[in-house]
Amino acid sequence: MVRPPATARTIKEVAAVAGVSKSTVSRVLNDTPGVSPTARERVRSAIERTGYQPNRAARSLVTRATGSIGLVVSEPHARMFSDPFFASMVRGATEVVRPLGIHLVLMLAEDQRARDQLLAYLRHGHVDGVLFVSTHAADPLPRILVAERLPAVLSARPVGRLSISYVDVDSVAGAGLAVDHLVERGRRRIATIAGPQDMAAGQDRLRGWEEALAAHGLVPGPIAYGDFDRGSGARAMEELLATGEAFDGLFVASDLMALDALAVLREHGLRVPGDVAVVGFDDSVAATQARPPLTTVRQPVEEMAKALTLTLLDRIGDPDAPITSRVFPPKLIARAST
Amino acid sequence: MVRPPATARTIKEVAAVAGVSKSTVSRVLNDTPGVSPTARERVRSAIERTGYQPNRAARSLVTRATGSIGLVVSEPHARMFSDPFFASMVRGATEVVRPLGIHLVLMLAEDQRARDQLLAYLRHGHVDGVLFVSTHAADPLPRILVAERLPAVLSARPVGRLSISYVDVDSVAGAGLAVDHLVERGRRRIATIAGPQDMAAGQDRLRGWEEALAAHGLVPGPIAYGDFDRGSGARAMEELLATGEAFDGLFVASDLMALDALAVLREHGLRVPGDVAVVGFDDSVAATQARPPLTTVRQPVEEMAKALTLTLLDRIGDPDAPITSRVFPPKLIARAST
DNA sequence: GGAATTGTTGGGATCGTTCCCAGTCGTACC
DNA sequence: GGTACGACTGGGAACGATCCCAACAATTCC
Repeated sequence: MVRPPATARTIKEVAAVAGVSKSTVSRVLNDTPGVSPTARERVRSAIERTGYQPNRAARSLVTRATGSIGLVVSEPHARMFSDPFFASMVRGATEVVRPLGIHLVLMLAEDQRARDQLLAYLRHGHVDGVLFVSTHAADPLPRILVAERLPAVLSARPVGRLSISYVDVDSVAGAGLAVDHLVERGRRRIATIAGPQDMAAGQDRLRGWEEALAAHGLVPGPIAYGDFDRGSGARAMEELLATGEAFDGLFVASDLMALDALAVLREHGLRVPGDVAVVGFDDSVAATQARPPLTTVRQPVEEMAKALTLTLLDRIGDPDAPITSRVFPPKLIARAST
Repeated sequence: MVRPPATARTIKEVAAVAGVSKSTVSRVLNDTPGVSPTARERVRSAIERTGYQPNRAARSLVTRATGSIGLVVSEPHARMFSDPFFASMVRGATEVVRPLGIHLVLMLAEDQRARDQLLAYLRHGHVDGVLFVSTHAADPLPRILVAERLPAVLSARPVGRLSISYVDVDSVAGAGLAVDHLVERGRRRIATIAGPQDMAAGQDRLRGWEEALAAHGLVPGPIAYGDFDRGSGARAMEELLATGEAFDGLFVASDLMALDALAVLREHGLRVPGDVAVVGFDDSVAATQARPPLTTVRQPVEEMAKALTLTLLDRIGDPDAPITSRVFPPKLIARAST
């Protein structure tokens, strides 16, 4: 029996401690069948005692895999960071990846230059796959990654035909929750500020609103459109008020636009929720900080992130794994604006 | 002359194309002296033409460096993400690291379990160094990293005696800017909501307020204390009003507390900036979304992040590099609250 | 003119894994 | 009792870089 060194740095040292060959240790490490239970146990114990951890670089060199996955944030000005969506995304992904010893490498693609560099980088196999996080459904990067045959998954439904796995929240159902809630609160004339209609989320949230109203036997209130972002909600709100149509409930397709709407309503001397009850979408930080705090629709982002990461790992393990999409149910968070 | 392959995957292929040995190619890659200008040029051209990129794993294996640095976010609940501070930090670090081909690996240490796993991970040399981002000056992790002799740098002045390089913003000067601005706006009775006095930033911002008032020959207004976080500002604001002392200017040591203060002022029927002009600190997203938008003190975070990253790279290159600290000047961002 | 020096170059060992291949041992079968 | 087969094991060749060392050529010096 060899005296165990304080820490074993190589597979050879572990082998010596366990009294087997390095091949056997390697087999145990990789869960390869064909190792006797005795040997397996001896190796396990040796690894345990020496605190051995395999050398990533050496392993990488022969397996041609890096043990890293890229977290690509493709968003101008990294607006994304100020969204709890991103924080939860990272937390969910980390949770999955940490016990496997896989690295989560942060990659920004804020402008064209960065995007080109990033692409060259990805092409050179620096990561085994890519978690793509973006709110812009029209982003060209996912399509390129698919064409490059780099395993990639998306954090939202892609626009157009694209064979890539993704997770998303059920926006139609989310808008439905918002309408149901407003109706429960006694509102009957319900308006909406919709998102851009060239994005899946924009379309779905409008459709969900329409369908839910129909289900309740209610006539749709006035509609105005924004672009999901701060600023566009104010214009849309002014438009709604300018129609002259009365309404006592309002579903806004994003929290940021809802914040604008709240401000405009106040400027016009309308009380929230007294005169108009308002529901947003996203459950962003801004929602809690709004005055009054905003009732909104939350996505189970952390759970979605875990699912997304597992999907990517599957795909890395088997590049011909079938394309999957998982759509998660949203949840209504009631606050003081309704 | 060998026909150049579309892409060279190994140093040997590049060598063949350039008509030299792999040793010479390696020398060119690593900027080692002792290569004739002719050979150097031939190699450069071969690399260019073949689009060769060295294999990280192979290089890592022999140099014993990973080419990755960890971005450790040690913050419960990743509150950090919702701060533009973090976004700018990442952008600055990325900017430095990308052209060098170094990976930025994201690591969360939200709870004790994660912290333990992270530590084990770092100990095993998975990264060459650590960029430590946290708002909690009392975080125990930096001290541990220093003890482990892992190159690390901090994004804020550490509390207590700790031989670690850091960058920080000049909080004393920042508070001074806030006071100067209030005085310019004609305010003479200036109160403050200070941060926790067991944190460097809390102490400095209070001191800056005091010193600036003295410089203007003004008597300090009332003081109340919060913990920088949301919620604590409301209590502090109530305290200030309860003193009965009149004031027409208010410096709050963080934007989040300032938001609370604005709400409480409004509840008491006080107009901002009419009755009280308010200045925050941090220039967080919340500042722009406040009503009225908050005048605040901004840190040059991106520049700080670049400096911090360069410091870390220095330290990785030479573990005995001297400990440095750089303190950056803040900037006042005037909005509607003053 | 020979030795020493300098500048440049190439060959080969090495890093720590994985994985292929050959070998050993025990058991079952004819 | 010999052969075949299965389960298990160990040795050694990769993987693609770095870097040490020896070889070589051209120059300088005595």
